[in-house]
Amino acid sequence: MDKPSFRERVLVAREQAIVEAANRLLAEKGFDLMTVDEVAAQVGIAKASLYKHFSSKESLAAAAMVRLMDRALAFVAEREALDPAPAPLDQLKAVARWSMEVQMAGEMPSLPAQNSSLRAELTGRADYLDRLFELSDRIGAWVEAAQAAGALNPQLPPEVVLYTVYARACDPVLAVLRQAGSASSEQIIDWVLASCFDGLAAR
Amino acid sequence: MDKPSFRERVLVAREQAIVEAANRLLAEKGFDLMTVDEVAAQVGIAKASLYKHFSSKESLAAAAMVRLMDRALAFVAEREALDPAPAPLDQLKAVARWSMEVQMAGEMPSLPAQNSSLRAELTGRADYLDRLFELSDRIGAWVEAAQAAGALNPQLPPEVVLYTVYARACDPVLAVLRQAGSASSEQIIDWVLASCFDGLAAR
DNA sequence: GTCTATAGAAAGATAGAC
DNA sequence: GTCTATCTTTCTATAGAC
Repeated sequence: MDKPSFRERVLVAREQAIVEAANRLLAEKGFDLMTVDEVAAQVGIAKASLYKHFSSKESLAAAAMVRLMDRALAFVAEREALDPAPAPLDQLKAVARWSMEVQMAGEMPSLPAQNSSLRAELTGRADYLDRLFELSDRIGAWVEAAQAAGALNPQLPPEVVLYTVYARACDPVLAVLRQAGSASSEQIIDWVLASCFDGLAAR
Repeated sequence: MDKPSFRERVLVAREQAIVEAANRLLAEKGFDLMTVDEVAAQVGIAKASLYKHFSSKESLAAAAMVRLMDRALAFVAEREALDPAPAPLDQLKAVARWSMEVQMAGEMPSLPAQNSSLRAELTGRADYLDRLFELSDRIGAWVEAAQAAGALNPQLPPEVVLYTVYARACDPVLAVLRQAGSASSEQIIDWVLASCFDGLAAR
């Protein structure tokens, strides 16, 4: 590992700025409505310069997803390092809460599941898939542990629990409640978290 | 009310065919990726002819939403007419199940919440808003009744319950589980319904 | 690598004949 | 009202100078 030169560090910093701008715009407008012009404008460079760093709009979105996975993996690692270790069910609640906080902060990129060119890019990128699989492994371990401890609804298979936790990241209820305007972001997240883990029905 | 002429009935039937095609394509690809050309092609008419019926892509999507609201109101009316009347909580479960069935059947139009021209069209159309408010009133009445009966999680305000039920219509967990391929649509819906009302945590 | 300028393609919307 | 043909705009992507 050579020490990176000044030039290289500037380059990396610029790429980070591009990805962060893309991430914000993906959260705000979604993939289809985000334009590469806007991203370049936010970074303060020309569109042609952006295309020297990322070969397509899809690869730019994929880079934003890789960054999101890295943030998620870092959060999970933090939680795994806690001593004493929290109960697995609490770990699941924590990661669900974290993803909702990211969404509420306007930092959760929203990609249409239907867009095939985007799907092709994501499923063809090992850096993204590796992170996604590792994240699923780690959260999946919490699911199994919680199930073994009898803390999870025994009706539900592990994948259902995993995907339901993932889905909090794009839960539209957050935005609707915020637009209604009668509660704080924290209160809204508490409500959605309670409905997710405790259910709508009385206990 | 004059009896509609043959010509008029043909016209109405054609508009229905257009809206149904748009509805399917909205479900399949979403608003941004659906093209007016495709809709026209599916109906078997020229794009210019479609624009004689609907003044814009947005108004076409709005017509699909009005149709969806009518279907939902019809379902709710059916459930209200049952004798003996089901428990309010079961009514809520029934409408959540219905909306998931519509999604699984590929008939749930998916509109991006972020698109402002589309939002402007929807919030400017009394025919859509009237139906949405009426639907919310009726389902809201079930929520209140269920709450009064002590059947709902007392932590949650009524709007949270209402929006959480609505959100099942676009729950991405359904599509992910179906793509995983290991369960029937009916089984998947049962799981998601259980996680929604009973929660992920054990009782 | 960054810029300006532009090519190329897609899609919403319309003109005008019938 | 329906068609073919076209306009217009928007956006992705690239060419070519520096």
